Amino acid sequence: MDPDAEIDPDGPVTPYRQLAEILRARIDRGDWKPDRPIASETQLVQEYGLARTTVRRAIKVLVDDGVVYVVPARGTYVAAKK
Amino acid sequence: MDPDAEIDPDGPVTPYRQLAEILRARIDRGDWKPDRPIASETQLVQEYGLARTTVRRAIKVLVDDGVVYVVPARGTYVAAKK
DNA sequence: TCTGATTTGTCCGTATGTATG
DNA sequence: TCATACATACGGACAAATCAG
Repeated sequence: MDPDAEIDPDGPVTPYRQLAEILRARIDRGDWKPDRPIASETQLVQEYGLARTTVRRAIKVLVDDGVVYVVPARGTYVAAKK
Repeated sequence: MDPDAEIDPDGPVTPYRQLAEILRARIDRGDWKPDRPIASETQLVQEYGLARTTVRRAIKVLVDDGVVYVVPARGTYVAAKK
């Protein structure tokens, strides 16, 4: 997946799934390092033009995959490779 | 088939078949592009004055023909030509 | 202790297609 | 054919948690 791809709101793939793959690609590329925070939900909202609920859904996909972990009121962190 | 035809409820051809052909003609004409959504079921209900079930039947005809595909909670999309 | 800013958490309304009687 | 729930997706608004000063 292209880490620089943009969201297609009207495409058949739901926006939160598109974003999840973009974020995954950006982590793979090294935009954010292990145990360092990725962009905040608000920043992602502005950057991708999505609602926060949608951003949160995308993050949940990565949490479920063990790619990132969330610390309440702190941020979302890249999981350390194992 | 005329993409601007109207539904004849009393004709020999059942309404859902009429609608299926109208929609097919509209897609051929380019009203909706590949991997873009066509009108929602609700919109089609209002536009053609048909029951929801009838609209869904028409769509099923096109799905079976591979003309469109349905994404739950997203919409009905024009299939990309192959 | 208090205040403001930042971040994530929760809830509700709207729209879409799905399933059933 | 119609009516009524149901599941999923998106967006907005408000609440709770954390930290800096």
